[in-house]
Amino acid sequence: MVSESELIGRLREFLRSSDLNTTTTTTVRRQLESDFGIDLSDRKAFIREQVDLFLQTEHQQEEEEEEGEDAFKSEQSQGSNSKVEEDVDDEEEEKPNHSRNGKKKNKERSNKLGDEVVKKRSGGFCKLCSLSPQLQELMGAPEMARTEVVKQLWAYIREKDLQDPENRRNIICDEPLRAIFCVNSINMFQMNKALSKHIWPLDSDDVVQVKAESKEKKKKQEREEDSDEPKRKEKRQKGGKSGFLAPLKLSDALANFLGTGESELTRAEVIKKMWDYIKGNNLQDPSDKRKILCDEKLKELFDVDTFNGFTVTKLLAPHFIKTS
DNA sequence: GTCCGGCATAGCGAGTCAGT
DNA sequence: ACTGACTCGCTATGCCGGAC
Repeated sequence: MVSESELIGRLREFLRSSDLNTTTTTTVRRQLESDFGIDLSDRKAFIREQVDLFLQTEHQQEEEEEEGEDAFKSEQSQGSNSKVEEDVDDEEEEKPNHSRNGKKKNKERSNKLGDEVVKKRSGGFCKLCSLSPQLQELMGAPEMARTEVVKQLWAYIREKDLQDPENRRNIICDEPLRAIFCVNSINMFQMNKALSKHIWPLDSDDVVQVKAESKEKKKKQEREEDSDEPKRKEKRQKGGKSGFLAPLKLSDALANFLGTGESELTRAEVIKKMWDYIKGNNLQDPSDKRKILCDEKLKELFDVDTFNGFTVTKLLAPHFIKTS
């Protein structure tokens, strides 16, 4: 049995030697599992907590170091605008604020686990992608992140003044844009959709091959689905469901809470109704949308004042009675 | 009445969460 | 493997409510 202190020690060692731009809690857990040869899937919360703690202490250390440096710099640059102030300004005015809220919103959101902050910068939208020849011509680069493409595209639109004066959400396409979107004008909201045809994954040297492979894979999947379909149909007809699709008897308290008169619902349906209720009553903490602030009805049902949105299934568990 | 800030809107893909 | 909701970045605009 591995002790917690051993786990913490190895975890910290691993984090210090890792690229935090790509490391996630799952990466950490897998590494520890491999190091100690044990299954840590039941220790996810613990690992997450320790990663948090590690990042917190690292951050504090950095701040202390910076404070030391700042004091040194301000001593050196007396009488003029110090570098320290410039740095702060730079951070606050990262760019002209065309969008009034987006940046702030994202800044607030990013104050979460360090692993989440960093991992998303390298994956998802920020993943480097290959561009179509038409898009390459406009962007002047063969590869770019989707977000960067959007940014540059808007810079181009503003530079050429291509927004429809009557409805500035519409973009009037010039020749290069027409070559990409194949229309004379396009709604800004449709632009991303149209763009996706010109942004390809970079996983392989040969994008065409990737596309062909994924097509083949999809076909295979469809074939498999087709062959399974009769079995699934039969299963559905028999009413055989499992997991989230299993119809569950609701506790009286939950049935009363939902107030629909139904005594049996699937887990997914209950969760959906629960979120509808939370949103309908504005019960999400504005500063952390995952945190739910219970009103009287919710307090009565769950017997807590607040809970994390992710734990809703856990809180609901005692209110489900399995039917045979 | 005007100004300002906050939020929603659309779309994309990958990943996370807890529990079954 | 699956559930539903959510986050991440990026953009401009419309609407709403609060402050002055």
